[in-house]
Amino acid sequence: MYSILDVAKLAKVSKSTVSRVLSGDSYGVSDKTKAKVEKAAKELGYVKNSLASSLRTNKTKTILLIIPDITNNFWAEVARGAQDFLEKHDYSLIMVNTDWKSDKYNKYLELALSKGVDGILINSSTSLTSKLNNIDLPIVLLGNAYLESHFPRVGSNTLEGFNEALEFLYKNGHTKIGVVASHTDTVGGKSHQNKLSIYHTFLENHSIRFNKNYYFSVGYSMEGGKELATLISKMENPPTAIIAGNDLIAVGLINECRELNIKVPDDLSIIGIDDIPISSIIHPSLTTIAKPKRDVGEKAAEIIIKVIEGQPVNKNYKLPVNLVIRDTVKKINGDLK
Amino acid sequence: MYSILDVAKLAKVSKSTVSRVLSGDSYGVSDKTKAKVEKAAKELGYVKNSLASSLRTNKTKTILLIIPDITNNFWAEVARGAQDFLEKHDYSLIMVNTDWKSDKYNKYLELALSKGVDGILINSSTSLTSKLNNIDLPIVLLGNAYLESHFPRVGSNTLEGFNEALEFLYKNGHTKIGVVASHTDTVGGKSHQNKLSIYHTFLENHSIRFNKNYYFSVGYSMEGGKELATLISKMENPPTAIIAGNDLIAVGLINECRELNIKVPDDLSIIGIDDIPISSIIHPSLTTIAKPKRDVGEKAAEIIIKVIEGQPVNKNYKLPVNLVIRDTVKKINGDLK
DNA sequence: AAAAGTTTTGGGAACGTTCCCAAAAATTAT
DNA sequence: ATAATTTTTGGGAACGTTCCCAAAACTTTT
Repeated sequence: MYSILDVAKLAKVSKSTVSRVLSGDSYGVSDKTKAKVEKAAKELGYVKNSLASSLRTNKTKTILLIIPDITNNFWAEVARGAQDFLEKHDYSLIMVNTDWKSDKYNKYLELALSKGVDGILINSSTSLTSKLNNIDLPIVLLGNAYLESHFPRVGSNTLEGFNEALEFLYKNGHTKIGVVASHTDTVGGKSHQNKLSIYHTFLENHSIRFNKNYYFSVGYSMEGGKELATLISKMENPPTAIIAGNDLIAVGLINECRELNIKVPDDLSIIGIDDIPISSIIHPSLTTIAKPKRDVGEKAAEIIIKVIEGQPVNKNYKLPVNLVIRDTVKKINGDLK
Repeated sequence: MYSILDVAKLAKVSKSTVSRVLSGDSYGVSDKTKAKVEKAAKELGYVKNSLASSLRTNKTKTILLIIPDITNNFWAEVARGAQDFLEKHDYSLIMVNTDWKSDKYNKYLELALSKGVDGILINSSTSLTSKLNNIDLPIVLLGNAYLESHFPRVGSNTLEGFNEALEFLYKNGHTKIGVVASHTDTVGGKSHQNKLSIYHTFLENHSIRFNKNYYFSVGYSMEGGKELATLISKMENPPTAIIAGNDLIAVGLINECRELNIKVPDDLSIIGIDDIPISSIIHPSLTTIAKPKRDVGEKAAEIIIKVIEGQPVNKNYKLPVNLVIRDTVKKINGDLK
């Protein structure tokens, strides 16, 4: 591996000049010597030692991505989006997984300090904010969260999508619409309430009477979907449509409906939230509120670079979701009350 | 951020002593001073500057992971396995995606040099070996490959699984067994042949006559599976079981069978290869040869650390696959003709 | 109690950059 | 032609470690 001094010797200039040319703007270097240096560098196949550079400049052009689990497609998409953007701006990405275990955060935060990363992209978790405050580094939070913090955050506008889904069902004749908002929804604080308040506003707008049985609380998993199917199968006045808490619930619901002989979408229309890969493949394929996962990653990367460069950024970015219409919603002749 | 000198001053020792204590073995440091140093470091909240350390030692404790796409669950699992292992040994992982584009490799290989990573984990691609030879860094290849190279490789023993699947079908009464080995299979060289030779050996062992119509060649995608279903539906003497080239084909096949009114597994038993997340969720859930994706990542990480440390390693690691029995294979009374 | 040996400690150099400042060279003004 | 100005170049210091070597502080031996 050649150093800047080798290049300097070959080009017959000083290391300072080589540095000026090779580290970017080459301000104050004549075109002639610039060409000489570039030729010499190329001839030797010089590649810069980022470590030395970083040590001097205090910039590593590296971002630490802290996510729960890269194996979860949601986070993989976010990571991919972030990496694509960062790469374009010559940043690298170090990835770690927490499995939601809070003790891991300390470790990774120290890693960030030790490696001297220029910024941290991290999923927003309730237990975290206090720790983050002690870190003197640019930080951008990933995903929606319901707690306040002074860090910029990039998430998606799920509530808008939720409303869109309600309206879509209404347009298709549904008035008996069930919604899922589980206990886990309340953990963060406000999401649950907001979802319900949107639901109530929707009902009022369309003069539909609230039926408390149409509000379901199940776990955010396929198991929860299965439970949901059982619940619905036992109702004497079941909803004709349901907006699941996420796609996992929806998929579990679809599968269990087959067992319970509930026809989807003939007996029950279903809308999910997320748009995970399975949703387009399962039969019938799932109509769902697609979260802009990759965009979230990209935007977060964009924001953190801005923060690093000292540019002003907003505190909250809510990226638009997108209702993907597939096969789990049926147009019916709604018996309008 | 405090440096080693701040710690030294507080502990009233020299920086050398601090370095000795804080960089590991603290050989030749008395217990008393060691305690002093550790106390001082803790008091200041000292965290080591890895950049400076790496510059001096020429070790970064960082591995570069080059994969096609983290969004593909297979690679996400591999990445996760690698990261988990590396983390335990205090290595970090930088991740990049190539999308199979060969021009990206040059870029990433230079990145590796510039950042001074200690090793590279990279998916084995045909076009790549020549480039890799120019790199003076520990390299471990990920996944099966059909070309020779002097780098250690970690893959899975798919052929053994293929054979196991054949025997499993036979045990369940199947003798009319279709297999998929597409054109893409031949690209690398030998896999295709081996798959077929195993198939032939199997047939001979059980005195089953070879039917060339039971050998299918379709694309390795859901589209390919759809095509396969159409092909089979038109046969006058169709197979009773089929081993798809991978799970994607199998899933496409399952879905299209529904359309074509072929009952799975009653009319057609199906076995996939890979065990992707969808396979356990689709209905009927797919019996498949599960690849040890995470193990591959872990093993590769283990191997590269060994290489870095100068320990001897084998050239080829083939991790065992595992036949996951789910719902797409039916026991029949085979007409043992 | 001095010599020899061993353990523990400290100071300087080095890793490869970038940055600062001054010197040299080239250009323009007088 | 010389002075003043601007452009271009070079040398040294610094970033925070680790490593080498020598000095200092202890132990043991005679």
